[in-house]
Amino acid sequence: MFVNVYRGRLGTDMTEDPKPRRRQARGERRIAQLLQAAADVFCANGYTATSTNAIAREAKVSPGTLYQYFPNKEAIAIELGGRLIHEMRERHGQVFTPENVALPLPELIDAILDPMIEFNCLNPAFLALMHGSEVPGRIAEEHDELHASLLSQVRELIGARAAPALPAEELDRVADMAFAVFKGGLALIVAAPEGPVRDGAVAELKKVLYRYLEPLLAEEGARVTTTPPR
Amino acid sequence: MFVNVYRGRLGTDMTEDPKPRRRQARGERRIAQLLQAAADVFCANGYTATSTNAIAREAKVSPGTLYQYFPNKEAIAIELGGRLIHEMRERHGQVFTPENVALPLPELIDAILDPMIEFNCLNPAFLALMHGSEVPGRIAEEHDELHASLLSQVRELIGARAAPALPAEELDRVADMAFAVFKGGLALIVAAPEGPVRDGAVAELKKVLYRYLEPLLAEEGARVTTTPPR
Amino acid sequence: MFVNVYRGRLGTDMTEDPKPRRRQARGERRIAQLLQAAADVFCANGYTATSTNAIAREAKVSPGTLYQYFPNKEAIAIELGGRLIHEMRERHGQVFTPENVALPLPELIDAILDPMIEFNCLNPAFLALMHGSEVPGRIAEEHDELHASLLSQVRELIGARAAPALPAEELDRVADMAFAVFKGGLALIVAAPEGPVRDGAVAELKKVLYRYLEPLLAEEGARVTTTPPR
Amino acid sequence: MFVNVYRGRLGTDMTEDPKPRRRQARGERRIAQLLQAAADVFCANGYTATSTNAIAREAKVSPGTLYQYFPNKEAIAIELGGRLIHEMRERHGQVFTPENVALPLPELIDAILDPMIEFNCLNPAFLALMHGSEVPGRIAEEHDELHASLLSQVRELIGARAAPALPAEELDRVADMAFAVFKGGLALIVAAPEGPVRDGAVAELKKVLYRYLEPLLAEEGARVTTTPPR
DNA sequence: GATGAATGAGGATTCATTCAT
DNA sequence: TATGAATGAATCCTCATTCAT
Repeated sequence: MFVNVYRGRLGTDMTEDPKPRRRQARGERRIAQLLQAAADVFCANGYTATSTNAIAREAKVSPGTLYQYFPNKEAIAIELGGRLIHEMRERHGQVFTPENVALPLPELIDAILDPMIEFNCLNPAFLALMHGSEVPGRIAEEHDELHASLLSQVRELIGARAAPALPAEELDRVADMAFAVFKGGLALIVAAPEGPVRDGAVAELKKVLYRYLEPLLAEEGARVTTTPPR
Repeated sequence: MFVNVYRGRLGTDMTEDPKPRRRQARGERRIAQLLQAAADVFCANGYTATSTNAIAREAKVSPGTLYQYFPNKEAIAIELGGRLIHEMRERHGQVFTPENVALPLPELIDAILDPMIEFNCLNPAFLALMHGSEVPGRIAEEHDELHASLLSQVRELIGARAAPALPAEELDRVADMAFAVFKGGLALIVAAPEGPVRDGAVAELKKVLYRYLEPLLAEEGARVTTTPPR
Repeated sequence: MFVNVYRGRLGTDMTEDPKPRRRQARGERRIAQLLQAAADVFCANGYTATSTNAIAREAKVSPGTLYQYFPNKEAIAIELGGRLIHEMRERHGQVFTPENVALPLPELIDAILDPMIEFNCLNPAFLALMHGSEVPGRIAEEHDELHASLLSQVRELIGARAAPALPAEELDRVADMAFAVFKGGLALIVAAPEGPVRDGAVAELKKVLYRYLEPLLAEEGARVTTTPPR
Repeated sequence: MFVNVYRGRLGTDMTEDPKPRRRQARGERRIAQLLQAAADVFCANGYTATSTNAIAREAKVSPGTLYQYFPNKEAIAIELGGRLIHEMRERHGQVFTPENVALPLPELIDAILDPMIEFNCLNPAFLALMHGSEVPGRIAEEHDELHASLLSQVRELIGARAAPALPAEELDRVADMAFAVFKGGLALIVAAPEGPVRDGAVAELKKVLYRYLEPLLAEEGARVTTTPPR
């Protein structure tokens, strides 16, 4: 049996006869174990340089077992990437929400960045997989979708708060750049050692974004009288 | 014969007997041709996924010929990376210069970013090679040196102009983040199609950096009464 | 898994869980099969001219299988040579024994030559591997050790029985030459077709050695009143 | 122009126009130079492990030049082996001569062994090439011819002097073994450092052969009242 | 399902040989 | 002729994938 569709958190689905459920539970555990191993090895060596045997070894199963759950190497990356993207989406992907729109800029930045950063620090494989050319087509596609979705939300958010006169073209430019800059800073943050160094970097990235976006969203800022971060 | 020392632009040296000169010129051409092919294929597929045969094919030579000039795949990456880093350093690496220190912030940003951006747009392989874990040790080292050198220059530059009271620790944080943010923006710029889109992205990145750094370098800015970009 | 220690005749060890035992037994069979194939091909073509693919083909396995058991070609030769040398040593290497010292010369010669000859006729790869410059360093070393060990035993043996007045230098010369001459005759014997021709050659070689050594060991010969061979 | 026929010592052939002669002389020098280089490298690495490029390098010419004189690697070995065999034959191969037949055994042994040994010490490539399986077919053939020729002469020699009652079969055995033993001793001698050690080994080998053959040739020995060596 | 040995196509690298200069 | 760069088939070796147990 092979999986390439995300089916919610392990075993959270309802009913079904007890035997199959056991089976499925065991299967899900195997899959989780394999994906965890894959995540670790991808992080360490990159996708291309990672051999399926290395993943199996890391997961402490035989290569044959690995292929019982995944038809090939790409499928592992796709499933892993898919799950991460899904989780990202489910848990931290709703950037453009009514609450967020109303927030003063510093709080808005916190609301968006903090879960994103936390997620990436917890799942370094996400960045590892989302790193361009080494990775097979389908992941890249899913990643592009996530990217596009986040981007369009950022656009909406900014659009909802910026001066209404702001031309769409510029809005796009700003959103693109804000996101690109965020990714640059995120890389630094993830690479930093947990602790004050990382926290300092986070604060710094927020400053960058605040200062960049503040002039655009000036009126809003005026309305709610924010204090800039630190 | 295998090269790993950069020897200036091809054939700029005079002297030497006529035959060897021809030979050497041909050799240099071959090497350039192979490195160009390697750059293209590395960009397309990443280092690990690139086979030497693919490089040879791209360069329209036989595998044997490739190995007449490079002892192995890593050596190709090292030479390519070395040349790019060297050129980067020679031509655009001097960020902390007397002239730059004196420049108003917007001009300073132009002076630093423009050549860097131009270089990376012209040599996308540079970014491809400088991308983390897929790449052999020595390049990574050279890259780290370049990185460290640029970073320390950025630090010096900022240090030379920021309020003298600025604690060293914060200075480091700022320099690190400015550089990280620059890299994030650079990726967007390089990915953008040449033309107004890219130019817009460049302008946007400069805005980000200006707004981020301006408060830090306020006095200098006051002294020379700059006008912020756009 | 790769082996380079001789572990006694296959599977003579007891204990261990049933599954692994099967596995190990299969592994040992594979190794034996591969070494046999290697021996055959080395004999036919020499070490250098033998390709690992040729060995795999001879063993009727795929190249990948070969590399599951040996990390490279040299390792095959080393393991093969090591096993042969070991067996040689274990079974026929004890030339200088109390019994031998006491034997009349013709019986002494029989006692030493017969097992040596039998071993080499059964294992022609031994001579093939022990042939000079074509062979990797470590085998040559092990061979040299075996050679030195045999030689010193021959020296001791002769020394123990020759006139005590015999200068050490001459003893060395005699032992060296007796061994060299033996190797020359051995090559003829191994090349001869099994049967009376080979047997005749064996008898002839014994005559050579008897006549060469008899004058040296005269007293002993006198004491025990031997009859010279044939 | 390419050679694979032996054409006498360099340039010893008669007349022809001056230019071609020059040419030919130069060609012969090249060939000699290449063969010398080949001999050296074959000695050091064995035939199979020797690359044509290595020979060219050793001869300080380009690979192209080598192929101007020899069509392939085997041809080099064949020509080298052929020349050595030829020289061996011409200068030391006449073992069965009227003078030799009449010689007392020790002098006979000297007369045969000394030039043979000298030749092999001077031309170690001879033994290197004559070493079994690593070498292409045609050399082996020529070598076999030389071998057969020497062997038959040894047979004739022994036959001419042994008791007339000696059965042909035994004569063959004796000749074969005497030759085999000689080759064994020769290997020791060639490997020995020039000087007293080697001389000692030579004397020892002669002793072996004398003692082996003396009983067979007893009458002759009686007739001419030799003194055995040393 | 699990295991790990087996497979074989593919990638890195060498070297006998050819060819443009 | 001499040169040495170029060629490409053949080697060594790896690894994604399959299969017998």
